[in-house]
Amino acid sequence: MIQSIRGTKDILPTEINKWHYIEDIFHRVSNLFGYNELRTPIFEKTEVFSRSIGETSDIVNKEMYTFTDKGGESITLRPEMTAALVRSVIQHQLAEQSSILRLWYFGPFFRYERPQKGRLRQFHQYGAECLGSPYPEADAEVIILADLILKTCGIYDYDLLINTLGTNQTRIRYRKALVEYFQKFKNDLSEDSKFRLETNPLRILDSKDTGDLEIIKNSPNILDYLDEESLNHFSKVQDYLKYNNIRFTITSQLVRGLDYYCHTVFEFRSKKLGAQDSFGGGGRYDGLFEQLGGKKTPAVGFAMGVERLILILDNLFKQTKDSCDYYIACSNPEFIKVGIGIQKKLIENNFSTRIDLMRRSLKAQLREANKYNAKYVIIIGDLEFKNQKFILKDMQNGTQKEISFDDIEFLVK
RNA sequence: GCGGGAGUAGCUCAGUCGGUAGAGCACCAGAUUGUGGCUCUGGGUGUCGUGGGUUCGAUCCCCAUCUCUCGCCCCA
Repeated sequence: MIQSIRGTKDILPTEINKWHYIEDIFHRVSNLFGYNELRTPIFEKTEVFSRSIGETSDIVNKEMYTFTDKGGESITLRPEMTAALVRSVIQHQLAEQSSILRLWYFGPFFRYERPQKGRLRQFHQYGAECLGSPYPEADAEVIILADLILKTCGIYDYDLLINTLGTNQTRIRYRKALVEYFQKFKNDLSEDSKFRLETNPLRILDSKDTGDLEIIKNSPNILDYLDEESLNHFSKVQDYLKYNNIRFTITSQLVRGLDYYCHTVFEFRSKKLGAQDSFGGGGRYDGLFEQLGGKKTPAVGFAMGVERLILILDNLFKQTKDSCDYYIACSNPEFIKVGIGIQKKLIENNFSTRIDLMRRSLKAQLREANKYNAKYVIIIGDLEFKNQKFILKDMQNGTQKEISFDDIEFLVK
């Protein structure tokens, strides 16, 4: 048997209603906030991601689906959206048309990882990006949007963690202090963290290694290194969130894996997910446009993992029952022609219908009508057919009456 | 990429100390000489994940592999 690729999933008819449900919310709520949808190709030149996400990140190092196409170009299936979105905005000069550009997106992404619950090789993200504003209002707006999306979906049981990475100067000073501190414990750090010490010391804070955690406990706190600008920005964001009754926890170890973040970073977590407890996150990335060859454009945004979202709200979905307005049953295959005609007429008038395609007994057809929760069954039987009539049976109360073929119009009124 | 668990019917699972399998639900047919739901009766629909090995014989034991799953890692 040929199987789907490891870490990829078919979305079957039985679960598609969940996707429709939440895609509709993405669409609606984003639009209410004035965000417009942007769709980009699922592959890009590799440099779009290697130049933005960070050479030291695992995503770029070992998780990208990268290949050389027949023209000799290095191509990568997008592992995230922000870089691709920024590329598109620069290319089409979208940011030139107005001071603020609000965009949202939804689509598949690809990372070569070891699959697990809530972690796939092809997965879907929804996200929104607010481009053009350096002010904390924009940070707050995207968080409020993300929060409202979740609540509209019916998700209330989650934690919002926020932190700030501050300005460039802040990060440089903090980084220096971190390196000094961790150097003292270098021999006790995990292998991964020793490596991070050389490449990206901030990310040591993300470690879950119990030994590392002990050391991290007493490490310098970024909140003590914030300059005035960083401090103001962060406290304003908090103000706005509090004013909107959005609960959050300041987590100074929250760093996030991508290199382009500055100032506000945040993450949504749920206890229902196990090891992959984060189902959304984002932050400010004022430097990314320049990194990708564009004009300096302050920006902030977030992304959510849709499969993880569905895992969280899975128990909110009841099994949706099949239903239809009319089921058309024929006692004899000869009458199917007439049945199909009636069906077409009904469908043209927006009635949902089903008709037997297995030439089964009348009893079996009625059984099926019941399975589909048909409101009415149109029965074309031998007796009636002779008189150019059919039976209209009400499945709720079991009553039925004869209707002449000429009076089909009666049904659609 | 590393470590642990699992894979038997459409679904959830039982089972064979090695002799090619069963339950419930679902599905199909009949009881009902044209008409559903409830009830009753009958029907197993399966390459026991895949490939190899041991054996007279493997779904069971051994090896490999694939997929899922839990954790590491990473992140959404």
